[in-house]
Amino acid sequence: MSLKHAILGFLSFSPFTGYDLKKAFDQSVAHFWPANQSQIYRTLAELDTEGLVTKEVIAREERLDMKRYQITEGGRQALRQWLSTPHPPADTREPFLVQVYFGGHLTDAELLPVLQHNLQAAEEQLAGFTALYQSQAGRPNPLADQRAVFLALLTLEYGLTSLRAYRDWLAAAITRVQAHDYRPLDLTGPVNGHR
Amino acid sequence: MSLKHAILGFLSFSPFTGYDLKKAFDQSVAHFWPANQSQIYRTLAELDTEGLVTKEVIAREERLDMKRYQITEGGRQALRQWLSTPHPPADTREPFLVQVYFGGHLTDAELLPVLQHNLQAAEEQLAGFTALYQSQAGRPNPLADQRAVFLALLTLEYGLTSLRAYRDWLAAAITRVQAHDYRPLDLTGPVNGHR
DNA sequence: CTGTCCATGTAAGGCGTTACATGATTGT
DNA sequence: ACAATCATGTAACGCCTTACATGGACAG
Repeated sequence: MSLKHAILGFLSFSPFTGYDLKKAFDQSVAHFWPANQSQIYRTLAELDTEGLVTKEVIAREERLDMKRYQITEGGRQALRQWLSTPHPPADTREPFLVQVYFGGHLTDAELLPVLQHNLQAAEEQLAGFTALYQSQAGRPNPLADQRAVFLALLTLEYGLTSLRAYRDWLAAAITRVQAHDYRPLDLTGPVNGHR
Repeated sequence: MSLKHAILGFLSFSPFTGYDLKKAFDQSVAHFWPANQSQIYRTLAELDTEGLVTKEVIAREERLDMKRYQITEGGRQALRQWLSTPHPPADTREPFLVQVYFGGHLTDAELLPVLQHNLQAAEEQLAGFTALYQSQAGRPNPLADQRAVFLALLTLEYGLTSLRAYRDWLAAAITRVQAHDYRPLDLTGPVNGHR
């Protein structure tokens, strides 16, 4: 279960409240592991009963107690263990591709808006990722562990390259649909960068 | 709910039993919308109560009845309606990227095997996709609807291009980790195909 | 005669989502 | 004065997964 280990990952940097963890997720790993609030609170409680984290209860009169979680030595071990073991990929579900697959039922006038809608969404997301990447890459911090920073940034790089591939594929698809060019690609050509 | 519409999509081609639908999924849309057996049977029952499909019961003495499902006119309408409306992307969850993000906790000797494991898996999947694409593209059927065939094949093309991007990113990442080269990419360079 | 294929389902559990609820503090 | 932020949680539901169960037909 990756959510547990992602939480342990954040707690390995510093103690967090559930609320702050939610923000940390949204600002860093949400594009490959979104987590919602109620899920985080439940999972923290589980990690606590498993002894992988401890909680420090901060009483606040008239309001719910605030709880700051810390990782335990067992938690660190579980994290390292999980990090160094290969895990099967979670399978992806893309409603948009289902639409394309059965797109034969639609006319061009019905299909193209759907394709264009997705293209625009991809362009926007790509612009956001690019800006984010550049702002992150533009402030090298000599105090930080360069390698750890690099690895974290690598996941954003993945988002960028896969989004670009998606956008390019989709833009080409739109052109082909518009031109009624239904020929398959020639994979033996120069597109195939392998070997 | 895409599963319902994917099932309707298959039933729009011909009647199916639950069993045959499972095979159809595995052979075509599984890489972007996997479906398992019990899910399919349950969803067929729901579609039936909603009046989007009808079932023809084929009694087989001593065994459970066989049921062959057909799409209704209402089902066709629901399908077309769903196909022509944009849908928000289902969010992705990639345990591997969580591992990379928190990879700072691992040594090169621990991290590299994980990266290489995933690279090899990607290479294998890519080889499978490439072979599949070529076999599909290599048998043009003049009887079929060229456009519909093209659109279905387009989803496989997406799988290919995104897998290639993934593989290339991962291969480069491995090289950089091995070289201790932790510099970020320069996105203003020639890699950025946009504009 | 053992295993795989055909073909149906049920049961239980896990993970994730949405909506609701509380109540002080800070910003416009 | 009103909204957003801080900070916690609960309840209910939905979708998907895993495991189990049945039983004939057919292939090696």
